[in-house]
Amino acid sequence: MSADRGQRRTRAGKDVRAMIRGATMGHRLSNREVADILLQIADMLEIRGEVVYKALAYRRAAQSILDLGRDINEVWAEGGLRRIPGVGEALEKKLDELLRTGRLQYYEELQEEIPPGVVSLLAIPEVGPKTARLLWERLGATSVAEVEEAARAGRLRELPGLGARSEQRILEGIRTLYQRSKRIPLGVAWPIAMELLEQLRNLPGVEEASAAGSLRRMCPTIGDVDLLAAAKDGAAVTDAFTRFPQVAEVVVHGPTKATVILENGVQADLRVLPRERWGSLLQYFTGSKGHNVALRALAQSKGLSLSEYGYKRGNEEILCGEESQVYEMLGLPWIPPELREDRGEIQAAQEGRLPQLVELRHVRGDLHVHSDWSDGVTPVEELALAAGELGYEYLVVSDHTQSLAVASGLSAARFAEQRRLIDRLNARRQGAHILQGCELEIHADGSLDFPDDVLAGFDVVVASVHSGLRQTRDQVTARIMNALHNPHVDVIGHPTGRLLGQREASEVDIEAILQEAARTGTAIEVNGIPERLDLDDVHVKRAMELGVLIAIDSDAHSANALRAMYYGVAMARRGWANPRSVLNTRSLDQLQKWLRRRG
DNA sequence: GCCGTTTTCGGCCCGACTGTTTTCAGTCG
Repeated sequence: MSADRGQRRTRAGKDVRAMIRGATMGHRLSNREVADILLQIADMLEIRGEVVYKALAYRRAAQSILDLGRDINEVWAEGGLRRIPGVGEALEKKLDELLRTGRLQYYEELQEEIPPGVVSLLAIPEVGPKTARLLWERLGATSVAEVEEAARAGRLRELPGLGARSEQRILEGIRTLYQRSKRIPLGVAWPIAMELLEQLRNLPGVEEASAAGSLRRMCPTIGDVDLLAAAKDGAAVTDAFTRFPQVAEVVVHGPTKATVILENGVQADLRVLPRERWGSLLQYFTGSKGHNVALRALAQSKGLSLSEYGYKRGNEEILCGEESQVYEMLGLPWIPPELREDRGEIQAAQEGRLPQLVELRHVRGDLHVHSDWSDGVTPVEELALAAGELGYEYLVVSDHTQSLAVASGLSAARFAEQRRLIDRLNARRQGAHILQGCELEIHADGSLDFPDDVLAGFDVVVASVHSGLRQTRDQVTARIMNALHNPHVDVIGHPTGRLLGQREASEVDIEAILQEAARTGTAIEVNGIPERLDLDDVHVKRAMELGVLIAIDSDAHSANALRAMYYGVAMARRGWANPRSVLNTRSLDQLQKWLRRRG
């Protein structure tokens, strides 16, 4: 569902030619840039009318590159391109050319044939490759603006296969394209979905209701909210759904499916089937697309056909009331939704080596929380009580250090004062045990905000970059390396500094940082703030491969925000993290032993 | 263009909804 869109089309608004020009000037292409070129090629092949499987192959390879967790330039240098899933002989040659020279002749030739402006038409909802080609060939349109103009002039309805309704839908599509709010963070979508689910469960005849799609897989961002329900009378449920008070507009409305736009601009999809098909419905619409394709190929090899309705062997139907039965039929254990990204989980399931995933209940404490001493809003005492209510054994109050003035960073003297308060509070034994930490500024020149003798006084030090995020890759990497080499630094906070939808990740050599963290034993943070989720899932997976310890933190600035731990855990799970790889699943005792060993 | 516990060639996942159609193509998920 929603997740499929993202990988289906080239990202809108990216001038890939500009990226290529940059490449010829010595710019090193990122995984994202390489993937965008492959996606662009896939679009052009489809518009050209090539067999769809060719475009599919390019998209699959693009997704693999995004999921790599490593810099593709390094993989290329090692001669490992062919080991990337979906990269065969032909794509290896093309990728080699692209990474070596910064250019790709095949791509440039395609662009001669199909102007990039035609590809940009695919961004319009309702316009696919066939329509894009039609608009281009018959109207000469090579931009969304030209299509809009033609539609307003009533010239689209004259085209074969299109009518007045299609013209109207395309105009509406252009409008939503212009105002389309970008993908929404998981932390925003989740509460919206929970509210809708509550309403669905209260409808008469609804036996089950669940989130699905990228939301159930806990993707960092969500395109639209996918919901499922089990009920005998599907039409009654979709009818009621389209009349929910939050609904601003009904886009699609049938007896088993409805799509609506909510008043907050978020799109929500609902699918309904009878209870006896719940398992297959849930499995199918949780996706991801890649996971399902692989699963169905497996089904086919066993003479079975799988859809949201269940299995078919010839004319015989096999229903799955529970999701685990869908996997059981294929001889697989149930696979947690967070793993269903076609990143090797099916093979792992076949070989009985699915990871035991970390769960929220494993978390014994939070290592990164701000109080009202710096830029938080909650007193230390209340934070400890709130942490206690969440079932935590300990809480690290880690306020900002002196040089981050915008966040009221504390001097060494102020921290000493705070230490006395913490000692007093701990003596009262109310709520979680409080440890004193700090979120230590890594300066733009790589130096740290406190000397070693001050750092030695903290129980836990989380070192983070907040300034100079736009420095070169080498500079940012060197700063974090320097922090890693300080024995007092226990955790590296939000390593890339990304803010979803607002700020790209810093240019930083994560591979080098992870390898060094594995060596020094420093933990790398998985920050749970919905806009951060940093490290991301792909790099958590790489961290697991390298044996790096992670710390899942809320980075809360209020008692309520401690709950962001939930999203951090989700990201860790998407990265295949097991409880033993997570520092804060340890008991207070074990944590303190670990801290003492580090000195 | 990829890929192999039915294959090195011939497959490649399956269905809902909509609109323009007289039986289906296109889009989306």
